[in-house]
Amino acid sequence: MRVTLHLHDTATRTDAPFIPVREGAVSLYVCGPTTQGAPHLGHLRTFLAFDVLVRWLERSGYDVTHIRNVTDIDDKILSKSAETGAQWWAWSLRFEREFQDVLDRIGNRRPDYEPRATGHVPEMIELMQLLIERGHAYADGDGSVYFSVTSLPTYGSLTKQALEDMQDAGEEMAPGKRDRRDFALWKAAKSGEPETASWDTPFGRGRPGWHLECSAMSRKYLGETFDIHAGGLDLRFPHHENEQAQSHAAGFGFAKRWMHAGVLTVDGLKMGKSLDNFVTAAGALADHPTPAVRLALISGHYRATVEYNATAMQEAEVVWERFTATARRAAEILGEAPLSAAEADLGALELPAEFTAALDDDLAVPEALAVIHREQSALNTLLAVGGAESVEIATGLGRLRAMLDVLGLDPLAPQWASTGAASGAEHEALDALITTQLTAREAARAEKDWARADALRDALSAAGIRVEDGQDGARWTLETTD
RNA sequence: GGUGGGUUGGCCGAGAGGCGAGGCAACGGCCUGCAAAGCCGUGUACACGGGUUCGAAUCCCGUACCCACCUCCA
Repeated sequence: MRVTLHLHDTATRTDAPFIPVREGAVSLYVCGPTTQGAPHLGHLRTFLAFDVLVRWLERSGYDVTHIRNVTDIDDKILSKSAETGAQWWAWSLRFEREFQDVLDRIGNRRPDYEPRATGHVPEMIELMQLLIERGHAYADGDGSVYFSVTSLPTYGSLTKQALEDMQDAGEEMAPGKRDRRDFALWKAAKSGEPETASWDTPFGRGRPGWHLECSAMSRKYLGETFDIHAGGLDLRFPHHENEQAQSHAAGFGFAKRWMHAGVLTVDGLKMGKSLDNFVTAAGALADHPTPAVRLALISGHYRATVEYNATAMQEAEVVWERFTATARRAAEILGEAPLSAAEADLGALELPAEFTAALDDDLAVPEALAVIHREQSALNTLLAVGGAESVEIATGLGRLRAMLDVLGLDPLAPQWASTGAASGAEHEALDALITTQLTAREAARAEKDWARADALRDALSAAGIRVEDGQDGARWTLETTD
């Protein structure tokens, strides 16, 4: 456990104290999605991991500039849209919207800006010119521009791979390439591709290569040297290696630190379309309560592999229900309508030292959760004892919520209010009906007519309403089924 | 072939030379008319074989197995 924030750097494979370029501020670039298809659990895993990072940085007092790009043009976008007869740009925007929707639903903070590749062609041309001038890139005269990997002695340093060890792709080498391992900065327009999918450049007509956009956009929005570059572990090579090569070759300081989120597996294997284990984000959210999905995907350490399966989800659902049950019971006893996160000003509440220490230690969420569970038990004990000072309860509830809020899981947040409970007028109507039943049951119990009392409880239970007898009478909750 | 990560109790999952993280499940107890919820308790785990050490899950050597990347991937 450390006193100050330490974050693992995947470039050096060490944990080091986090010292930003500009004091009090953090510049963060997260590799965003290629909008070629529906968002899946792997995307969620990665963006959730860095959402926790953003929340913790902000909670620690940093002014975070969070940029996440959208790769809105690439080979697959063109081929898939062509197959269905859609315009590539409409195809792309459709999935960009799906990503936004699903990330909003799961409680991710929105980045400060989400630049699109197609909106930054001038910046990419400028960068290519710079690389050609400096002898690190060449145009093939046919519309394509390549980066010369042998021109940069440090190429391969991010992933510690030697050029000569790199496996031969085996595919036919593009005619304009000088070295098989050179990668495209810019891809020449091909016949048959839509007019709208290419742009004029001094090197010919074409479209952005995948790697170039991130170098151009991170420079534009975060500057030539910035604090953290993040993304999924599977992007380390070739994408991040190539980005770094481009930016370093151009003379930029580029990312001071690299953070990579572990992959998501299903049945022990990385989820992917080729295997039969592909789960879309929408599918997972349809099958499980949204906060439980969020909890399941962040409960392991962000650098570890996270396994998605029925057992893991069931456990996450149980844990989430316990969080909400405790928070709601405490709020009920306090006799106030649960305050929203903003009203309660959770960000101003002090966090337990062990919790802070855990997150400061390279975002040790599993340890942070252990602290949360301890806090929850303590609060449950207070609630069970009865007659506890409401100040104590309020303090405990505040601490619990403040910690969970850092993980985006405050059980009383309006965002999660619809989970497992009706609200507003609906809730009042339901409460009136159920209260009638509970009153009848109370009468039966007073007469020790257990058969009738149990029959009433069973009837409610069959309707998905769980009845719990407490010292202050019975309370009811809806079974979480969404 | 190259580069990394991993193997912890029934399951999940932290830790990283001595002190049993935590969760889920199970079992026992308290509470309860019975339940539910909650609380308390129970489990002595670290792939295997050697070694170092007063002491090893943790360090060293070796072995086995799993996973990821080296082609598009979050």
